[in-house]
Amino acid sequence: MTSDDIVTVSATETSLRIVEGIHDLQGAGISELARHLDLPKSTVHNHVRTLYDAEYLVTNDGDYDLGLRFLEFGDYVRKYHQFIQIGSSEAEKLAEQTGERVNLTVEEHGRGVYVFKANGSEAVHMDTYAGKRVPLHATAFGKAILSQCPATFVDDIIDRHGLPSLTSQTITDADELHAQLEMIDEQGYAVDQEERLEGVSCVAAPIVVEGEVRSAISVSGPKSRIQGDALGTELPDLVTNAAEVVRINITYADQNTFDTSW
Amino acid sequence: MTSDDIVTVSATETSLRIVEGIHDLQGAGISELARHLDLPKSTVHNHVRTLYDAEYLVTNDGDYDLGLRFLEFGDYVRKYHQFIQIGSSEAEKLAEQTGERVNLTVEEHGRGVYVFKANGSEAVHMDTYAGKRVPLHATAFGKAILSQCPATFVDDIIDRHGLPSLTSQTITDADELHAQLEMIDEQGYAVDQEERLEGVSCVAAPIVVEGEVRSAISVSGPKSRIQGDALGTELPDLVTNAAEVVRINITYADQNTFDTSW
DNA sequence: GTTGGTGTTCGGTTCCATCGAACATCTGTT
DNA sequence: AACAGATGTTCGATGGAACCGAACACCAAC
Repeated sequence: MTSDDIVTVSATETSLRIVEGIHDLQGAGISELARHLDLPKSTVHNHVRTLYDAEYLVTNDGDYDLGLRFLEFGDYVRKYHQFIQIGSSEAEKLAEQTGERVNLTVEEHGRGVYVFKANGSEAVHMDTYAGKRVPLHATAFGKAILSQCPATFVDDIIDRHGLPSLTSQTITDADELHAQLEMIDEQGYAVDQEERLEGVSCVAAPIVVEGEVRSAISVSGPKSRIQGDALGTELPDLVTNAAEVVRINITYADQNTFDTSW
Repeated sequence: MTSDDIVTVSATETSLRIVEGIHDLQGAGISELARHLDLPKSTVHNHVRTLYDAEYLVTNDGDYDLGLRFLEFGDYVRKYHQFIQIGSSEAEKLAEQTGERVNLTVEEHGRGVYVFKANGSEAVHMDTYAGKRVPLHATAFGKAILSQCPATFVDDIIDRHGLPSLTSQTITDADELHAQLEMIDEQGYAVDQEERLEGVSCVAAPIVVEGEVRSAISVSGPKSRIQGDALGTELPDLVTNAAEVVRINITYADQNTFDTSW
């Protein structure tokens, strides 16, 4: 923590903390931010001024908030992941078929990130939004992704992030995780029964394409609906089929690199 | 330029330049970035390392690129502008009716920013994308927005950004601009005939709602189709009607503040 | 082996980010 | 009106760290 950040620019780190603070507080003033981040007002003021002058922030009657530059970069990143473009329509079909919430997800920095959601008619309200990061080992989609990774890769992630327990069902043992991953790899899909959130279960299938970011598609719903017969054949089939369709579409998509123009 | 940035954090400015550089180059390595930005390699390296450690960047076989954090913030900003949510369906209707390209746009930092696009069946390829910033005085939507602003506000913008000429048709005289804005305010819509791009003309109407960001909706197409009879009644009517619908929907939308959960 | 390209590490110097305190501004309260 | 308690802003001194060049390590290609 302290030994290896010798080469980092601490002023930048503070600026990033401020941006995140504004995001967390959904807009804030200087003093409010300073309190929230435990920084001197004047320091916050300097950073905010800098970010504002660079047009990364806007003011809304006194409060600062994130500006459209982030919209620009966000859309850029979305285009970067052609997986999102291609997978979204399939995700919506799957949401319609199952009636549940469907998510597209990817791995980044050893964590699971939600990037797209589609809600079926019965979909429950969830705490997931585009950009939300969660531990890979505690979700069906995370395990689905990990099942397609070399064991060393998995171990690296465990070293970096550990296996934090989120519910009583979370896998916290490395060996058990590896064993499950092997099973998941064989059967082609992963299940999460209240391993990240009490009362919520998921089924997910990996979408692995050469040269693409590791990703997955998952169905989430109340534990009462994701169990028994549904888990026997129905849901796994639907999810793995959807993943397969996306995988093929990505593989045979136009190979031209994404472009930013419309 | 040099006199008043005493209070800015220059390290942050370089970090932002690097982020923009990566965006411009659509991913880049350290040396490439250093050349592009005319900075020492080691400086770039430190900043990139910082941004990478903070998980704002990812690596793609050697090249650095923007990460999903920007997707998260981008979606946050999109939600912040409920105008986009509400206006998009109307924009798509308008695109269908006209067959042309329709844009939703807002003012930020004295410039016009595209935030949403919808393409009709005949829509021409354009250089506009979400986040693209252009001078307000050289576009129909910009003039539509300015027509609803106090004259002092317009003058402030002229002071800050000038009236740069983009084509031979661009308005470069402040008095002429003010005169046009008055006319636009009266008739309720603005026209741009090749003032920003050769061969492209636009019609736009402002969407002004108390307490909301200044915004507009516009139709763009080849000059050959945006002229004559179309400009007489058809297009202006369609555009102003669409703007009116959006305005009403925003005004009477649920007044609850936007929330980040789904 | 050599060349030219990467990314990385390493210190010295100097600049500037930091921080507390003082100042300014505004709101609402009594 | 004067005040109290917020806010945002400015200021200046100090020490830390951002910057930069140079040296290093690495890799690929000819």
